[in-house]
Amino acid sequence: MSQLSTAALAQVADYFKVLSELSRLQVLCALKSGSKNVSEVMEITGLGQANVSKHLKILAQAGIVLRHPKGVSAYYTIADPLIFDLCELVCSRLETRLQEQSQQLQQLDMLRQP
Amino acid sequence: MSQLSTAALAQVADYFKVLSELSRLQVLCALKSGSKNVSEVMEITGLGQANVSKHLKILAQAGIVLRHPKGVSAYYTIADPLIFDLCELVCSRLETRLQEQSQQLQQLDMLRQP
DNA sequence: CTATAATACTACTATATAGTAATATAATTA
DNA sequence: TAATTATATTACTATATAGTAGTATTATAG
Repeated sequence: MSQLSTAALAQVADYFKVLSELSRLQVLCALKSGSKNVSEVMEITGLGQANVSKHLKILAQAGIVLRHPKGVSAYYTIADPLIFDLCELVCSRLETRLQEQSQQLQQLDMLRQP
Repeated sequence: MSQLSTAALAQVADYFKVLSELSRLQVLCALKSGSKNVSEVMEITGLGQANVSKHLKILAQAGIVLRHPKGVSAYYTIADPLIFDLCELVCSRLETRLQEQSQQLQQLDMLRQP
């Protein structure tokens, strides 16, 4: 990573920025089980129409989802399953950290009653 | 990922948010080769002192770096090498995407002179 | 062609935060 | 103790963007 140029690093940062919003992760979760149109994503996530459209556009521009119009509606599909690997990595890391913190609290507790 | 609760998903989003800033990735790059103090990170990255301190604090709170004071200065170390794996994954994905776009442009070019 | 339904876009507000200057804090040295 | 050095904190400005209401666009049905 240290050999990455500033420009490349900026692109990596931008990619993470796309994934750094709860609503967008919820949209991605909604798409995980398969292609969905905007209305379906709205139902699943509870987000507003304009908001879902905007987030899907951002995800499409980042190459994370693909848009394929069908009739009057627009279906979106996960184009980049990598994101789920990323999320799982982060998730397991967060779990590990919580366990460590929990153990530290236990050790502090032990010290109170020697 | 679809089975993740909203709360867990929010934590994942927060983790990505920490990594979604160019300056913070630069700070992490500076630390990749080993423990550094704030002044050293300032020199390597060219960022201001208050700014570096702030970013390091954010990284420490996220459990990505560790702080260990030594005398009058504070040294920081990568605590979570996972971030470099994440960055490499994203980076290779971005490269793949650029190649695809390049190929599409070439195909368009072919069509101009049949 | 008109009406309807689904999606996209525009303009706006509210909020979060990166960067910075000034200051505070803490450790070392004279 | 006073001066110095390194880091942290505070207060502020500027900028980016999430969410939303209203509107525009596009495709289908009648």
